[in-house]
Amino acid sequence: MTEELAPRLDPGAIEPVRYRRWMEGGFFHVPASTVLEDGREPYVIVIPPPNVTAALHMGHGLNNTVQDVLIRWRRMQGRAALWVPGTDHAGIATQNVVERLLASQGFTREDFGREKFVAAVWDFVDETGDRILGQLKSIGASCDWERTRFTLDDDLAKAVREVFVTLYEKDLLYRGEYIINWCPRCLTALSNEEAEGEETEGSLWHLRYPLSGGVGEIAEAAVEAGADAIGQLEDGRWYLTVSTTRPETMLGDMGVAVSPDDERYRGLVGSEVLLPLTGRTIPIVSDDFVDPEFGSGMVKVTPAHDPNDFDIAGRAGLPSLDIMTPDAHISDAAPNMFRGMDRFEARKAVLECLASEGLLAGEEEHTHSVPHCYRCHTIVEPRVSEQWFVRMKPLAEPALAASRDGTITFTPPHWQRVYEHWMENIRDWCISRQLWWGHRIPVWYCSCGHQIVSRDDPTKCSECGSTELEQDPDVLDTWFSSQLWPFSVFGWPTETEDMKAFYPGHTMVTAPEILFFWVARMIMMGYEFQGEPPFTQVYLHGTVRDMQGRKMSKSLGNGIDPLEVVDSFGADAMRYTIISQCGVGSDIHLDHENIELAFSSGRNFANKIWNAGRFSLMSLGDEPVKPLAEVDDALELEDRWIISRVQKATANATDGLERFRLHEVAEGLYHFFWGEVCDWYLELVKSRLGSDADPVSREAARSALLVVMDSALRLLHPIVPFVTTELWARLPCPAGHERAEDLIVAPWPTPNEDLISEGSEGLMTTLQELVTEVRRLRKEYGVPEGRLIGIYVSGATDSFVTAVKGQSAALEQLAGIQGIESDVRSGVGAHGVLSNGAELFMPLEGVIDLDRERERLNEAIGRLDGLLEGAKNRLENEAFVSRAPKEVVQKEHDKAAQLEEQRVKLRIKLDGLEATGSE
RNA sequence: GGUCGCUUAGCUCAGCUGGUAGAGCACCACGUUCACAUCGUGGGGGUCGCAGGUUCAAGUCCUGCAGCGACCA
Repeated sequence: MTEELAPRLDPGAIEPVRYRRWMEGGFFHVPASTVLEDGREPYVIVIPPPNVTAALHMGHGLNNTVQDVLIRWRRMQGRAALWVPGTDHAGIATQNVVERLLASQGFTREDFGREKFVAAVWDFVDETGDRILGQLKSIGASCDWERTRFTLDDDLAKAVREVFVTLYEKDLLYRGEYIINWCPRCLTALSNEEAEGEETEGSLWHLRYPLSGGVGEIAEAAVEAGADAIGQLEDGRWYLTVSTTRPETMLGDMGVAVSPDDERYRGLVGSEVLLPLTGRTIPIVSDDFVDPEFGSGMVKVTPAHDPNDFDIAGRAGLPSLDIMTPDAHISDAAPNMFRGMDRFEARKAVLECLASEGLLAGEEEHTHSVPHCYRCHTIVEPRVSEQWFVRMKPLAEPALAASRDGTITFTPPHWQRVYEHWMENIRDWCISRQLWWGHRIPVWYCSCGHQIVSRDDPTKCSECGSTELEQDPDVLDTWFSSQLWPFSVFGWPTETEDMKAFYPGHTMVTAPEILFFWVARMIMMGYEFQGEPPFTQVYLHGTVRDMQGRKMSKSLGNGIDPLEVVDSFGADAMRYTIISQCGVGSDIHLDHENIELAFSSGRNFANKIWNAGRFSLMSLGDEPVKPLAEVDDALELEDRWIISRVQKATANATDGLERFRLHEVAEGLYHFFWGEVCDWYLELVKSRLGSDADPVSREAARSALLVVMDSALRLLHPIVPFVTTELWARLPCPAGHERAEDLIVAPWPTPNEDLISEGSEGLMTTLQELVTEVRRLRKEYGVPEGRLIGIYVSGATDSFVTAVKGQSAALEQLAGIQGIESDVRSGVGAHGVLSNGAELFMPLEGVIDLDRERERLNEAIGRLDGLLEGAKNRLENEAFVSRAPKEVVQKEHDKAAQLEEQRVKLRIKLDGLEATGSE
């Protein structure tokens, strides 16, 4: 305890050691028996599993610091606080990474074949998969590492199978041919959520399709009815106009649709159009989907390449024609001259051909949303394809109700509406992916045509007995397995003790980006398979951005490496900095060009804690410290004040944590610790802690100081765990008290109403005001820092004057005051009136500038006048007096009286000065 | 196009249920008496986007406008 502590906090020297001790102490591990046998109330968070290929970035830093703060706080509250860590196999992303690796060696996955390729991915994942979890340790994440899971673990694969088969059996999962989002680079289907729309400045082209012969009269009638999209080509043929942003798809057009309500085109329905460039003839149909107001009111129908057209074709009985290959080149289904062209080449070629035939009516700028693959950013091609889908509507019902009835809450609350809107408009989910890395779809096809959906791999066909079975080659969307994470990590579908103890969990901490991908689906699966939601609090934090507001990213090079921050300034510094900016609903801005500046508040604060702790430890020394109750009689004003403040800081911190107002917690504790404990309390008790101080007062001060530091370190621990633990471990324990093994499991403080002392707080506030006023006056008149001066305090309550006199030693240190008299004194000097009415006089002969002093007092009176006028105006306003609540009016009266008193006293002082005249 | 959010000190943002504005950083001045210069003390700096309205009272509630952003189509 007496060992020397370095005057500067050295995080590198303490953090890894502390983390190792927590691990060795088993503080992170929560066995099911803690809940089931010991009866501890659980608190469970499952980590949003980072991608196995990921390395820690600031987004993870934020996400996991938040979770750790919550977990550490609940653990200290005595809950069985379990934080389950793990990683996600991230199908497309991981496969892409490994494919790129192979490509650099000149191979494709086809060169390897499925089995060898998957083995290669496993090798890669075995090597790098846990890297990010290891990195989380360096920021202090107190996960139960014994429970680390991976979404492809055998146990979790069992859960996936169980869910797939059950959903199939309940007819909530089906296979069918529909339009899906296809990534031509990843060569797989994507869900709607995985195709990210991006505003793009493109073109809208208007194409002319000649009408078949014999419709001249109808066409003419249409033109007369106002159909300006109908016209005559130079050769006399009639044409209609359709518009498109993707002209190449016209090669797959199977019809043209108009609204059934559109009078202009009514006559044309049923007639035919000669589809240019293809020699095909396609019909004109009517469909409600078509908006007569939009464009020409005529829509080309490409069933194989557009979701709306697919639906129209279904209703109109049009066949579909897929004119593209999987890698988005024009297929053999299209005319010869376009075959093999890339879709964008084909776009140009089609336009050129149409133009040369006089069939291109024009092009206009058109900003529209173009879907991109969320993994590789290639433009997604809507394409008809046979895939597996989950029927979402029935699953969404309980998940929607849970939000509406408040079972599940969102922070910030506006996400509730976003969630509900998505749930209300939910569409079926395409879950099959044409990848090799992932959970293989548990469906087998027999040559007899039978399809087997099974929990166990079948050996023969249940229909014909054949052993010639082929498993579906596709794997499942990664999110299909991550949506089971809140229970698959506990061993479900096996009935485990863990399931009994830890499901349902409590809080989900994540980013809004994956609200639909993941959070919503976890909730649906929770209801469907457990009858209960996986958590009831959804806390969505912001995004980490640079100073220009850009999202941090590798490609922009504006990222900050959390490990670098930890190495340079410590995890505590990073954690505090992040949490103190973590306002509900707001993003976090960090300067990547000046990391030292960006994290200075955290670094400085951690160092401040360190030094306050260092001072306290030195002051407390090795002698035993008495419990507070034993020294009660000897407690001084500052002791009672700070202990009262501790109660309020405790209440505020707890309340803030409960409401996820983390930045308020961080900033509140910062203020409490730095602005009250360090700036005032430590300064005030200093004089009582020395070896020459009065022994009784010293004992009381030591007891109070210990209580303050002990509470403060506990309160600060969730945010800055390392420095607090390091200090707390050295803090003595009051005689007769039981000591927790480590701060990490020390009980979270609870406010004690009996220790709140409004009287002490009021006195202290005025004492602080006195000190500040004296300091200000000293600066104002340039009194040298070291020069001690006497002051006269009068005209206030006796208790205040007594309190001031009782603080003589502290006041000497704080404001260079030596000698406090309670006489009324005036003359050459500086004057002040405190808000409680106490008059202050500082004789400053030889230093004071009387003109300046008069000016200063005039300014002060002017300020008071302004405030008084406001107050008086309000009090003279009958409407205010009669309609405002009584307390408000009374408060205004008190304020006015107080201001008036101060003003009168200052006026008298000023008049005195006027009488003195110039020097 | 629809929905939602934001606009407060040079910068990043607090200000939750209305009672005349706060923090951190930055800036200026002074200061190394031993917890801390990653510090201390003092100081300057805002007609709370604009225009209306409700109210005794509006940064705080309502409407419109402008700018920015997010999500969904």
